[in-house]
Amino acid sequence: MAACTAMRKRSLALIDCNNFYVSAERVFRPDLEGRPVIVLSNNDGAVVSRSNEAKALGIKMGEPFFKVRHLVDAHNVAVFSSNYALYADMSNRVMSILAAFSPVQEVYSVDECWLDLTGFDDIAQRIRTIRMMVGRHVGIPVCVGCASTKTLSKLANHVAKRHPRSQGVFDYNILTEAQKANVLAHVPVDEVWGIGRKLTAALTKVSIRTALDLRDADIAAMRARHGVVMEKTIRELREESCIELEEVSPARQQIISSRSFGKTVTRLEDLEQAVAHFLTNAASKLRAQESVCSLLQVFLLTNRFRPEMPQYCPTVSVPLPLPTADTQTLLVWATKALRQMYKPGYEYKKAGIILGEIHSEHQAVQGDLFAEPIKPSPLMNVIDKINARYGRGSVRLSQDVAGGGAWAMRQDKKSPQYTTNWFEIPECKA
DNA sequence: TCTCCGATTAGAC
DNA sequence: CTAACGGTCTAATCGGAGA
Repeated sequence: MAACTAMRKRSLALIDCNNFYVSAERVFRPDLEGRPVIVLSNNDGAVVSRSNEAKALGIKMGEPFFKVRHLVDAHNVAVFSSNYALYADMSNRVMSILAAFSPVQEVYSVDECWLDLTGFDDIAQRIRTIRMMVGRHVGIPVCVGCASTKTLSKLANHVAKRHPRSQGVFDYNILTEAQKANVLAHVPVDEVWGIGRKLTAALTKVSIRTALDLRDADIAAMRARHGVVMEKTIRELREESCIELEEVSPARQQIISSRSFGKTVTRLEDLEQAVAHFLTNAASKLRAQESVCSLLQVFLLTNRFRPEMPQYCPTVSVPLPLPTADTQTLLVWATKALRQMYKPGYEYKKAGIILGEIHSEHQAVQGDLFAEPIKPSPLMNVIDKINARYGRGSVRLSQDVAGGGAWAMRQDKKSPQYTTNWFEIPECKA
């Protein structure tokens, strides 16, 4: 009970964009309505978003593109590379419209957010209006699920998506006990938030197949076997609130920047450029959250999908003498680490860096009460300001080569950045 | 035996 | 033509090292 605070019943609405990346592309390509559409991951490697028509063709989430190529060709599927600038901008538009419907909002991911609607007396109307307003002003279809806990509002959203009769909205709170049981009995346990592949397999073994089975399982036994997350999930299915809204996203404890290369890389020089690029991204994120880090890790990977090739996946950890967020300082260490682990003769497929032991720049160095707070470097300050004003990458360190050089990722099918770059709008091309 | 810490696992999107 | 399989993030848990 300590973990869970009993509260008066709340109304939490989970708003989730339907097939978000595909829907964002369709906003600018209305001709694709009704046609199967998919969006690919970095390097055009795997399918990460599918229209309903594409799902109906049997194209699965996360499948490598080359494995669905035959379906794409046979059914005239429209294919896009990921266009993150576009999706981020569309996401901001959706979130700011949603913010008008409640003073309490948690933006959970690029395509989902919670609104606390507790206390509003017109919930049924309100969630229909939310759906309509986002559709009208941004053109992205969303579904709304409402319930008293996060886990149940996720589930309610699933019901709203799945059942055409619901017209895209579903309020679990207004159901009778019998109706709730009926709804839960029709939701497979793997659709419950927090239940992934491994837990589904374990639960199936003990005949827990639906959300209702899970809700009514023995808490003590389930906690003993599967841990506290499982306990919270079960309690949340019972309408005991265990997972609170987080209106302000906590500072990252770790910042990773890494990427698979478009083609394998062997030269140290190219790896150095890639690492400089990753470090630039990561350090600017670190400064944006007003933090410094005391640990830097650099890693290299060969292609694990080619076991017949020689494999080499080294990592070097560098504990930093002073916490910092300065790109140049970090780059000196990263380059040193890279040279230390680099071996010629391997086909490297991926590299990356991790910034760890992150703390606020406003706090003195741990263990040294008299240390000065870490001042952000004036040069970094200027670079961040210019890049904020004129766009990411406007000013770069010389090591961070424009366009990505030898290791650039494949993105053959990217749509224009309609909303953030005039020069990519077809009518504005020179 | 206990505690700490890094590595691994599982999940989300 | 071939070969082709994503990127971050957190929390919990595991297992070895050292006290």
